[in-house]
Amino acid sequence: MAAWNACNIPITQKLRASNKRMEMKFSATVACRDCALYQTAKVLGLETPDCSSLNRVVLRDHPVNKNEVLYREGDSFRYLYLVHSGSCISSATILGRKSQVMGFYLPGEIAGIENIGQSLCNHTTRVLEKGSVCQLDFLMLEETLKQDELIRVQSYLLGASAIHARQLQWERSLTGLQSAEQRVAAFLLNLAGRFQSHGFPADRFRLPMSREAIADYLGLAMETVIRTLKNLHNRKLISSQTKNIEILDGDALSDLIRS
Amino acid sequence: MAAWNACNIPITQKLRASNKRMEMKFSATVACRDCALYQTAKVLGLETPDCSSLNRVVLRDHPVNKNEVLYREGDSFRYLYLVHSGSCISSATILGRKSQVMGFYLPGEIAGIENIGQSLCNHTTRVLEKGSVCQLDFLMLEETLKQDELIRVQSYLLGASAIHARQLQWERSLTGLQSAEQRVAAFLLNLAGRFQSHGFPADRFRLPMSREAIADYLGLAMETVIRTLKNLHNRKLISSQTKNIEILDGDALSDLIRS
DNA sequence: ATGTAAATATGATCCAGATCAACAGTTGTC
DNA sequence: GACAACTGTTGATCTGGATCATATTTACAT
Repeated sequence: MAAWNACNIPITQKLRASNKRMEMKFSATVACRDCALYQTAKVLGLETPDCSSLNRVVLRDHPVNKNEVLYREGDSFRYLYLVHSGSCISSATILGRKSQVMGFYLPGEIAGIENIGQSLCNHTTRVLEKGSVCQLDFLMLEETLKQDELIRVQSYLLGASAIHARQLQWERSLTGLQSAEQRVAAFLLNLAGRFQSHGFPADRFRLPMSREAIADYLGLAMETVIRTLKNLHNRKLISSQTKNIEILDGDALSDLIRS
Repeated sequence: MAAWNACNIPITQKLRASNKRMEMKFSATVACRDCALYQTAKVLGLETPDCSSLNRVVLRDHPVNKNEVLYREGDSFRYLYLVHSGSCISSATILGRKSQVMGFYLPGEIAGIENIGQSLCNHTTRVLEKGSVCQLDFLMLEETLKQDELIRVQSYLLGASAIHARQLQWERSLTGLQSAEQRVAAFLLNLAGRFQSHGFPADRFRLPMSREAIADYLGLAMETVIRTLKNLHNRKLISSQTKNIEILDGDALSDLIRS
């Protein structure tokens, strides 16, 4: 199963703190063993010695560039994308308005999962930071499968879409948070948890998305996001250097949300 | 299939308009042929001549009283409830905060569907207006089914949870609506659409939930909801008499959301 | 009917956050 | 390496909606 080996490409990045330069490495590549698509493949029973089933339905480690569109609203649904490195943003035009950011896919997460059970894509998903994805041909998968495998696959997908529903429900609960500070804090903690669940440090990560995208996602103005981050930084709850975030006092952040 | 017959219990209700009394009837009972659980039963292949499979897993037309709890957060997931008449409210304690209203179930909709794919209930659902529900034993259903029926059932549930996910996604997009007016307008139009899709008039319905619940649901203060409804009423976009809503200019409401 | 509790409504005040504007810093390109 | 274009940052102003206080209406039980 060589194609599933880890391919850790650390993202090196220079940032200026006060006057002196310092180098920080925020690894943002998921080891294949930890990735959700690997779990998917395992559950689907595709982890056979010869990988023949898998070869037919998976396009592995496909490089993607910034702003590349994985799928567009209205496309017929066919592929799932395991984000191997880099990250994606998904948006939709809901309620007849301008496109709104609906969510982000971090390394280790499956883009396209929100389309399961539907014939058309209802989101547009594009690459935020260049990286690589594994593409799984969902339609061909279903055709390839033997009858007795189908039950297992569908059971699994029920679970997978439940995971997505849980995140959706979390996002839905943002509506109930009235203050900008609470929303930003919840956002950071959610990201931290997702990074952690894919094997990355929870307290130190790079924001893949722009301030504008965060603002749209949280239903705030970009300036408010910036000021809130700065405020949390000044109060030493986080350290925020443009896209680099360090969570200094996670408990305090949690308390913010609760109050 | 006698138990699936319609049982229309019109909710008669007095309301005072200006100085004179007038009687209005807002029927809020779904005809069984139109109800989602009937569709469910049909798709699940339970519509056999003798109904034996169905009898084993469905408790029909069970009366429920106001404030009765159908299921509670943390309960193990077992039943789906088709709301036959009356309505339900579901809430959850997310992000460690006080309970927040997550949604409503109108006649014809399936309470508990958000638990599909999970072992525990993550919402608490209680009856808003007394009525009756059909209770489907989800666990027993799975045990009862023959192997070859299981595929069809799971395919169906994939679709059913996708419907729920679509509503969740709609709710999630409320976060992007900045003004109270837009949120209230979106809420009313969403309700109207759901009533219509279950065979009720879209432009005239009774709000099953309190102003407080609406406010919580939309992330607004109760006073704001009241004032916004009154404002829309004054501008003749709706007619709002406590719980009785009439949509006078749906297009204008849609425009509000878009702007 | 009638009393009581709950739900709904309205008024007054105040502040968080939107908006507008100007500027700095960063990234990518030729 | 210099320019252009995007992204992020800061300041000043103003308003929508939260909050608190209080009144009125409706729902329900007796």
